[in-house]
Amino acid sequence: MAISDVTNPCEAALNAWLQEAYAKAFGGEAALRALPAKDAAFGDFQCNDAMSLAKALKCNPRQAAEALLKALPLPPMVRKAEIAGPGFINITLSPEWLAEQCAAFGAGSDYGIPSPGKGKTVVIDYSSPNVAKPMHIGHIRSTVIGNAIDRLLRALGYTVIADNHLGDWGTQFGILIMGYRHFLTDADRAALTVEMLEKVYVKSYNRTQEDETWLQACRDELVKLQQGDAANREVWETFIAISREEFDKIYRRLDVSFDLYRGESHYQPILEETVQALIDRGIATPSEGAWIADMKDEGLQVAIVRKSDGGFNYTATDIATVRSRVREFDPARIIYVTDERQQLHFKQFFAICQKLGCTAHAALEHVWFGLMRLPEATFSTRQGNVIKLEALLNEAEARALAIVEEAHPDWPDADRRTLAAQIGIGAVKYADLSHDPQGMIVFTWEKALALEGNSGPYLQYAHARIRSLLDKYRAQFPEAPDPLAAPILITDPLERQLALTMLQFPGAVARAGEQCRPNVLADYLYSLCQHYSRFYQALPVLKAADAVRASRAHLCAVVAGILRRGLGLLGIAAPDRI
RNA sequence: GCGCCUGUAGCUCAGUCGGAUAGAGCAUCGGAUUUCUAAUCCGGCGGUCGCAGGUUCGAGCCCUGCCAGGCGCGCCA
Repeated sequence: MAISDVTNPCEAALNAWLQEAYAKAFGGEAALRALPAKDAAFGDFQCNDAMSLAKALKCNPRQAAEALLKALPLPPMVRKAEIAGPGFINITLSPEWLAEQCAAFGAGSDYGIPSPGKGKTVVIDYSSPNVAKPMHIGHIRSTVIGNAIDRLLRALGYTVIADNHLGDWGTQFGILIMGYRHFLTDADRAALTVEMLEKVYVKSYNRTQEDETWLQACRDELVKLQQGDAANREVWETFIAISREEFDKIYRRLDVSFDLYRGESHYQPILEETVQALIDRGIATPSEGAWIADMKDEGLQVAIVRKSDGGFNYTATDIATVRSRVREFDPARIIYVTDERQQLHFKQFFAICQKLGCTAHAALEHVWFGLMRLPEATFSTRQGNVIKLEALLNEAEARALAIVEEAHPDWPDADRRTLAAQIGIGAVKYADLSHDPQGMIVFTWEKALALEGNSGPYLQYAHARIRSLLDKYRAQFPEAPDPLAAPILITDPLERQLALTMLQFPGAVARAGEQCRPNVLADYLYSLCQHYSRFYQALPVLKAADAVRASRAHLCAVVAGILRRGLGLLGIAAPDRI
């Protein structure tokens, strides 16, 4: 049974009732389940199980449904239960009971988010940019999706270790060191930037293609670095420091933080013994001068674990990383968030880890996402159509700022900039998080920076409107109790829909986290806002009669709380004023 | 050639375990503000769920084949 079943108090109660009815009517147990009604016209919840049940019981589906309903008297929480169509059971709740559930929900802890991860550690490996290269639009998905999963799993009770597995080791550093030494002035080196490093790398790389001596010199510098040559080591550390500074600027703007920044270099000391372990177990065998793992039995192609020149590749590094993480953290799960192109690699090295038995009880999971592309082409350095991440964020903030300045000419500039950043970044993140990760994203500025419709700012706006409304409520009715303490009255269908939607929050969080699909939560929050906006448009709060006013303020307060919490789980700010 | 993924409205996308009349946003057309923030709300238009079979009481969802596109397939990560 899925977690979402037990997170919605209404569903939990209805399931229990249906299952008791089943036991009474037919004996034994069955996993009967009430689901939110597909159409409000049917009621609040529906149960579709009579149809499949009928087959096992060898009877007519409608009769099965009738037998279920007749087995027990209608519980007080249910106002109406009727059979429709081939055997759907449509359930309408008693408004009083629903109101009680909502009141308890708002007053309860953390909006009912369950803790399936309690006592479990999960290592999540995301973002992982390469040193000496600026982050570009291709990095946004791993960073934003990975961070949302990070936040979701923490909310679900996991002890999360977010590790940024930087690309800080490999053949490119020989090329880079040569470029750094020969193409930069002292002044350049004093004011070094990642952008300069990238240019120097390209220049040096191009020269390796036509100059054999240069190529050999690059190799020599790499060997020296790997052997711990002090001078090269120092330069390499400079590259990392400069890069980290650049990355951290972006991460600050994105409100992303990591527990660890262990690059590939961190695992260098244990590569030798890792590959030796593979050889000792007979998992790795020599072939054409290299060491390979043959995985025909797993239906996979061979993977190289040590190159014929003696060097180690990323398969070896990744295996060593798993061993290291298992020893140090003993995680229940290790999650990698990377693009789809690496699926084969992960299958291979997961299989090797299994064979090696180095995973202990850790489940290795590859959460892959589709590449981002332009409507007319894929992004590629060669075509020169790559958008730098910094430029994207700047553009997002600039567009938001234009609107904020127009809306609030009287605000201090600093406040407007802060708000514009929250909105612009929120728009960019939401554009990504509202899609199923496992699909390609077609990038358009229009979509990424959308401020209307199904967008981050739509959610932020709904939240800000509620906060403003609640402030007015407190100002106008200073003697009124805390909105969360007021009894809820559910009379209008819009209130009912809103209440029913609120209760689905913990299920959405659980499903989004456990399935590593933040879009499940994004979709939920959007739907909640749609229901709220309809409610807000049609039903007055401040001008309603006392009891109704207090009740509606209560609903507003819970929605605002859910929005703030939900947006927080996606890493999106929830400003109080827009 | 083999493997993974994708194909749903003009465009971008949702679609819990297989359930009732397939939903949003954008675009477009038309409405709503003496009333709590119009970054909002309501309505119209718009569909052979790539194609063809199959399983099922019931298929966008499961199975088979085909078509189209993306990505990957031994020393880059």
